[in-house]
Amino acid sequence: MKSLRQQKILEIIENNDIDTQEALIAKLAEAGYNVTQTTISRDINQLKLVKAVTADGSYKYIVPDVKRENNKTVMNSALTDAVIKIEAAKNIVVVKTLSGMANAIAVCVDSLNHNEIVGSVAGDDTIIIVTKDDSIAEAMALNLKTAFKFD
Amino acid sequence: MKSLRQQKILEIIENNDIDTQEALIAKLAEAGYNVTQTTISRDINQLKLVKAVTADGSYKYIVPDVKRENNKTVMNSALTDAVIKIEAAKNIVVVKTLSGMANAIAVCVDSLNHNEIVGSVAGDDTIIIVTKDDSIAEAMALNLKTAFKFD
DNA sequence: ATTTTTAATGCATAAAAATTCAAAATATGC
DNA sequence: GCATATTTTGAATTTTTATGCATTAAAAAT
Repeated sequence: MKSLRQQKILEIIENNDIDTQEALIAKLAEAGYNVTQTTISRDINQLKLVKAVTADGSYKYIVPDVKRENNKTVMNSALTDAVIKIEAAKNIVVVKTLSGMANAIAVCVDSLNHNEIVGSVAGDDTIIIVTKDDSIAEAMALNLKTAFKFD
Repeated sequence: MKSLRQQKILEIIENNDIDTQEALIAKLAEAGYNVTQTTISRDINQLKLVKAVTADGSYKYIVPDVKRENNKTVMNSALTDAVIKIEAAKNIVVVKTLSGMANAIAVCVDSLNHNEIVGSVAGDDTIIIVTKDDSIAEAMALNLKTAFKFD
């Protein structure tokens, strides 16, 4: 049964570091699914799995969670779209946003740059971020521009 | 020169649909880099590129943009962490949030479920979402819970 | 400047994954 | 139920990718 097997495949690669289709065949066999590499190859194609390089240079199949990634992208847009202007002035960065969005964006800014921020205040549509000095503010403004403007 | 070549590889796979290392070799040759498949294979490993399955079932090398994905995750958390409670009551879904976050979350909810929402209002820490009927509200509450609670 | 060490590359080959072709299983219309 | 279309699968093969080993180039040490 294809769909049950593919379900199992997802489960297996979630819980194990599977680096080859051979390894997957073995795990599937343990679970009672006896299939060949051909089938696995097609399953992987249909499930749109990806063989990614891990931090230590080895390989591993992973599930790209499209639904979740999609949600993330949608929510992300809500935030990035709300940013109207980012400007540095002396050691201050001012962010202009759509009405009511300043608070949420301030939370993001804080977690993106927590180490360089002395303090910040969010009103309804404006955030004031205080940094240690002018060059830090300048850098942060640039940083935030790439984070928010270019999806 | 390794680093220049790898730079070029990134550029090439950004702008072209490269499905095999052979194809990449050809493009690199056009750009004046004459190397063998061995080298490409190692470059790909070092750059941590992945060969992903596209929507139409074909393959393609892609650059996993860790930095950007990371930003997205951080911003996403800002939103998901701000949601305190989601509850359906009749044909209404009520979302409780941290102070000042309701507006931003309402924008997300709207774009996640735009087709099923009759209307919504966001205060400081509460959102009221009106749907057509009780079962829709019930389903939406569930939907939002998975979208917001489980990162 | 010469030696020593380290890194980069290619060739040949092994390993892994995709594809072709044919058969078996399953579903669909009559 | 039977015939026909569709889907799923495997064996063999091809294609693609990774790796062991040798060589060369570059960098560091003496």
